[in-house]
Amino acid sequence: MGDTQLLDRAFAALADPTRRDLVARLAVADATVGELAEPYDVSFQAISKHVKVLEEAGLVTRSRDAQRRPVHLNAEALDLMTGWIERYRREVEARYRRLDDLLARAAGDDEDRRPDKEQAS
Amino acid sequence: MGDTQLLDRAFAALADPTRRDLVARLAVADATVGELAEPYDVSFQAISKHVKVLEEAGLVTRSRDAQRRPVHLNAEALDLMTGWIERYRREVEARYRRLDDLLARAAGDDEDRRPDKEQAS
DNA sequence: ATCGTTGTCAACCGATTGGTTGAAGAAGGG
DNA sequence: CCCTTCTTCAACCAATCGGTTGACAACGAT
Repeated sequence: MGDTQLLDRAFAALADPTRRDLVARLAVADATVGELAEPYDVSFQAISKHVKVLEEAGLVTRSRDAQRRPVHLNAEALDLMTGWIERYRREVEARYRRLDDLLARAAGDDEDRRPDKEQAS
Repeated sequence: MGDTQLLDRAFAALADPTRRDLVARLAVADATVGELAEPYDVSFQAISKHVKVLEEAGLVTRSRDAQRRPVHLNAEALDLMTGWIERYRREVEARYRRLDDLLARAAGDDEDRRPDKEQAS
C-alpha cells in the first residue's frame, strides 16, 4: 500500500480517542480483543471494529495463538507518522529561525549605526 | 480546549491528503486561502473548509492583513502530535528491547549447558 | 457610492463512520 | 461429535465528512 494511503488511515485511526487509548494500552502489552474490550462500556464488536481499523492502518498486527488473536502494536507505523510530521515541523521551525536571524540582523544594522550596546539579551 | 479534543481534531485533520498537502506547503511559506486553493481542481470553498478544519485543530492560525487573511502553520500543534505518538513508540520499543534481552539471556543459558557452538547464524 | 477581490456561510448530496444487534466461523476441550 | 470460547461478518441507523452551488460579508480601489 502507498504511504499516502497508509498515512490517511493511520491519522484517521488515531483521530478516535478510543483507538488512541487502545494504542496506549497496547504499548504496555499485547492483548486479545476480548481483553481490550473489557474496560469500555460499548459492545465487544465495536472494539473488534476499532482493532480492525488500527490493523488496516498498519498500526497493529495480529498473530494466531489457538482461538486467541493477540493484538500487537507496530512501532514502524508510528515512525511513519512522526516522520511525516517532523519533516514539516523542522521546515517551519527553520523558517522561524531565518526570520529571527533577519530581525536580529536588522537590529544589528541598528547597532552598526549606534555601535555601542551588543546582545540586548 | 482539552488536549484530547485537540488531538482528535489534529489527527482527523491530517487524515485527509489534501489537508496534509496544505500543511506541507504552509511549512514552506504562509499563504492566503486563494493561493492555497489555486493548484487543486476543487472549488475554492472546499479549500476554505479544509483550512477551517486545520484552524480548529490548532494546526494553523490566521492574521488579518487588509483583505488578505494569511494562513500560518503552527509548529506547537505538530509538537503535540509527535509528543503523543513518541511516548507510545518509545514504550513499545523499550518492551521489544526487554524481550530481546530476555531471549539473549535464554540463549546464554543454552550456552551454559552446551558451551560449544555460538551464534548459529 | 459602487465595484472587484477575498473569503465565509448555508443548504444540500452521497459516502463514510461509529455504534447497535444477530448470526456465523474457527479452534480447542469434553 | 457437540459445546464453549473468542472473534468476525452482515445489516442497519444516526451522525459526520468532503464536496457542490449560491448568497453574502468585509475590505480596498476607483
